[in-house]
Amino acid sequence: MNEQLQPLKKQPRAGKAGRSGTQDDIVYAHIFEAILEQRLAPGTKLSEEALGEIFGVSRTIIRRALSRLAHEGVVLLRPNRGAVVASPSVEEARQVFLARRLVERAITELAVQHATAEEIAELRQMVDDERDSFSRGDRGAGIRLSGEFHLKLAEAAKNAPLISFQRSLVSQTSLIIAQYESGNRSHCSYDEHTQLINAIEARNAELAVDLMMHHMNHIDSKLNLDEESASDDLHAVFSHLLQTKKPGRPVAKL
Amino acid sequence: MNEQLQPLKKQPRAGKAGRSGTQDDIVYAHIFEAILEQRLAPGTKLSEEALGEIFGVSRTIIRRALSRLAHEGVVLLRPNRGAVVASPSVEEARQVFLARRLVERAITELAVQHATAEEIAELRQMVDDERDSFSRGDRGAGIRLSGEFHLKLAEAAKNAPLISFQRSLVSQTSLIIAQYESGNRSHCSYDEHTQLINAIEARNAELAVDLMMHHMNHIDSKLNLDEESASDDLHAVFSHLLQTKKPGRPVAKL
DNA sequence: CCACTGGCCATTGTGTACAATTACAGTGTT
DNA sequence: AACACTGTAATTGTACACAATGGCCAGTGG
Repeated sequence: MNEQLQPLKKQPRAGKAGRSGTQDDIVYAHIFEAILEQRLAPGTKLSEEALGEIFGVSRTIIRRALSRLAHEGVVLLRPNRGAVVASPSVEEARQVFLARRLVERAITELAVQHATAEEIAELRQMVDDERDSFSRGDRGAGIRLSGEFHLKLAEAAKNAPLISFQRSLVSQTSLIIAQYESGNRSHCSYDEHTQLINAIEARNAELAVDLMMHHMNHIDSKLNLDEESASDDLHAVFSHLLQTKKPGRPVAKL
Repeated sequence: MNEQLQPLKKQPRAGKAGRSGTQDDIVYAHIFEAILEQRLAPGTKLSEEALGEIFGVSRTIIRRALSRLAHEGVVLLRPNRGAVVASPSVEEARQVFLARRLVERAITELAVQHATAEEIAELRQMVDDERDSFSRGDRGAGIRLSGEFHLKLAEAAKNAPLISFQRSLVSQTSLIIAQYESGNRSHCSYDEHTQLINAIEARNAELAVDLMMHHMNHIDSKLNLDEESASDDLHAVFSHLLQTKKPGRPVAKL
């Protein structure tokens, strides 16, 4: 709370100064990462002033970042009552997964048509990074990189609205995974990602879609979205109570 | 240019001041409407200060509204250079329509499963309103109401992410229609909407999807997205010149 | 002892001042 | 005459101050 993670506030426009909005992006990315890596638990209150102090920027910037995060569904903005990390209900999680199946199918078909050799190479690189993260035991980074893989795939599909939607869906999916996954298995086997890339490279649309759908099934079969997950659900429901008392260190290691 | 279109600068905080965000919504809705009804042509610069004066609010509110509009793709936010009404290229329009086909198909299937009797009644009401608008010759309102019909359908599908995506797609579609439609025909025949409602009410998924796909084909068959629409395209490309210069010599640098 | 009401405090919502960046125009040079 | 440069003006980006809302707690009455 008293420690700023990095000065970051100085050189008001140095570095890659050309683009304003850099500060926004930094704050956004840091909060986003912290949420996906579960350093910020669902339900945690995100005070504008506290965040502003941590990042060394004014509330204006924080507010914009929170607004973006709210748009993507990982943060809930309650009027006059501040922002909290979203804690998706089981029903919301189901809706997200339904939408994702839909979008991933379309993205896969389009990626088979339009993916360039460079993009395929990048995708392979991302799978490598993902594997590294999991082998290092860095589950949070693994979840994030896995999401970035799916986002990259969307970019290969060359459809701007779908990319934007996929970004939102992947964000929420990552949050759901972080919240609901039964911890003992890695959630997104890079092996399936590799097979998918191979099918895309071979321009085999049918196989690629099959693999993707299988992959989707695989992902949510690992989640406790069924009845017996009531305990997890309760935890999510009451997590705001846990936070209002003693916030632990919600932003300690940001 | 120096006229205020309407005072609207109600008493600050009186009235229904209870809900914050009301001002945002008013400003957002007004700009949105103006864009869709082509009172604000694509490429028009949206100065924060000017808008603030017109609506009687500070730049803070305007900025938020513009941010929302940008997120939905009807406004383009250029860093340090202000906001302009988006002028989608033919390629962007194609991408939007591709995404919409995808989403509308899914929405239709889900709506057949989940639409309630009340929602169906509301949909019929909306078609009536739409017909009224067109018969009154109010093309702008008609476009907007037609979009709202499709949005309502998405709500009947009971999937929050899809609703959000559909909102963005419908907004962009409306802008595209306003920009590219060959003016002589109404763009979204309410007749097709009525048939669609009937199929949904009868819980006939196959027919409903067929009708919807037909409807989509119908819509973009009316658009000049082909080669010969180059003139419209040029107009869009250079419309910012028309705005910044005097009307006398709009094509000075050509 | 419990429930309700009133005021206090913390946090968000809004307006505004200032800083920084960009665009434009005028001037000077080649 | 055309191009480049510099100074100025306008607009956006950021920070901050103040107002208002909502939650919390104490005090009071039943």
